[in-house]
Amino acid sequence: MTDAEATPGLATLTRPDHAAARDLVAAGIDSGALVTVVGRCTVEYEGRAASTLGPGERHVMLKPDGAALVHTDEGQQPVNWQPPDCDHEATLAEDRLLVESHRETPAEHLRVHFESLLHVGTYPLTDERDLALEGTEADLRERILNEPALVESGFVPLATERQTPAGAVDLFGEDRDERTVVVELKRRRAGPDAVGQLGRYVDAVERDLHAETEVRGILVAPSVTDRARRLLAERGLEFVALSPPGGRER
Amino acid sequence: MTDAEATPGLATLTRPDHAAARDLVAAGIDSGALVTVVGRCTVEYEGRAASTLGPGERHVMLKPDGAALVHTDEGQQPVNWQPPDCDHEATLAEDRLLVESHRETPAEHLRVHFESLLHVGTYPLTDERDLALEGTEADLRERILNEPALVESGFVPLATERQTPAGAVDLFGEDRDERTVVVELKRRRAGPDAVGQLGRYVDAVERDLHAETEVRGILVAPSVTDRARRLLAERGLEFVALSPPGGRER
DNA sequence: GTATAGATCTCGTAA
DNA sequence: TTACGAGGTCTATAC
Repeated sequence: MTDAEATPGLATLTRPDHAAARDLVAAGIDSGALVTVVGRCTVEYEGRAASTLGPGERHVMLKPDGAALVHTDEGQQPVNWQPPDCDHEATLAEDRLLVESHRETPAEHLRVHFESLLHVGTYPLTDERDLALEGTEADLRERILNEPALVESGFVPLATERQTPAGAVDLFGEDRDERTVVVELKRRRAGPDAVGQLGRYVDAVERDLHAETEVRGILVAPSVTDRARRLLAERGLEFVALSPPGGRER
Repeated sequence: MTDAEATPGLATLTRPDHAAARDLVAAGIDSGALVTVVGRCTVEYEGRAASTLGPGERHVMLKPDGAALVHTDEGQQPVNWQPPDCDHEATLAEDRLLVESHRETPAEHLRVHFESLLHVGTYPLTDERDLALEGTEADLRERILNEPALVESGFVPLATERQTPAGAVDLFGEDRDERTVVVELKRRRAGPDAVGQLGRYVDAVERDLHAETEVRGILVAPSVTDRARRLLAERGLEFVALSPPGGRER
């Protein structure tokens, strides 16, 4: 262990033997540290799907909340993983480090067999986790509530997340002629799925109110794809171009 | 550097000073290594959206393909990140390590300001990345192509990924009475979106063939939600329960 | 490059 | 627990 006194729980081993690695990984898991293992390994997964991964050098991260990540040198996404709330375990199998992570409901199991080890580390991390994010769909909704005319002159918002038999409507209101308006919000360019959502909500509200007057449906997004625009036209739905504040997306 | 001769490019520093950390991170980026920095930091992001993250201890990974990940002690997903093909940079700002990652199209910038450092590592990784995965939607499709009666007796598949004005149909064929059948596949329990997809494809095929006879639409999935089942009924669409091979999902 | 949909999606929230 | 939809989704594939 390096500098253990300066930061209790912080420990690293470079090119350790498998037994020493097993001991450190197990200690790190027990102590609630974030544990990393870098080395040549194979990976097996079985659960919602099943996979095998042949030998290669990878970076394995075990989080104290039970998440596990296997990263190769490429890609933003891990090549294999386990979600939070799994149980991690480090053992020796045929004198080699074996890292496993398991959960029930659904039953899922991840096994990482190490052939050789470049590095093992245990890092006791504390974090307040107070990410402040802007440019979301919620920000777009606030923008409209502050200035409803951005949708159209005379638009009056009456409710957000209004429940219908088809789900919650992002924004529900009336136009200047008191016609019911259902608004679906997207923080980025909208495709066919967004039109499908809006259509379901409009149908559900029409049925719910068994309205005499037509219910209008408006998709609010920075832009729409051609196919989405065609689908909107087919269903008599409308589009208003509007971006959330904060981002650079247009 | 530890054991540099045994594995060229492998280097680690525990509780380094910021200048030494900057040099090692920069060298790791230049050499095409996977670089990790663990320490107390703040994070700023601006691009498709914008975010700030106050001080906390995190694990930062810089991949040689240009991806960057900032992980806290919780969650499967990184709290901040950059996708592959970004340019990484390590500098000193007011004598503290500053790690940045940037790309154009869309313009996105990530800044990690370190207050203190627990560990820095550079790991030269090679990987063939030959993940063999089963239990996917493609496997479900193969299962049906091998035994079309799993959909229904007399079903004849004619094409996969058949193009329509509404997009590609997962599976296209005929029933025993030579009626056109459009099949939408889902590897797991299907919800309202899946019904919307199937409906769009059925509409598009009906229009495309301006068929005299009705076009049937069948959703094939392990199960459906109640709301999806209702939507299927409303649109005269059908459901067949079938799971992909390989997984444990039911 | 854009568009479309899959994913062991993950994640939060509401019923 | 399940369902539903957002996400800086990411990723692969077709256009």
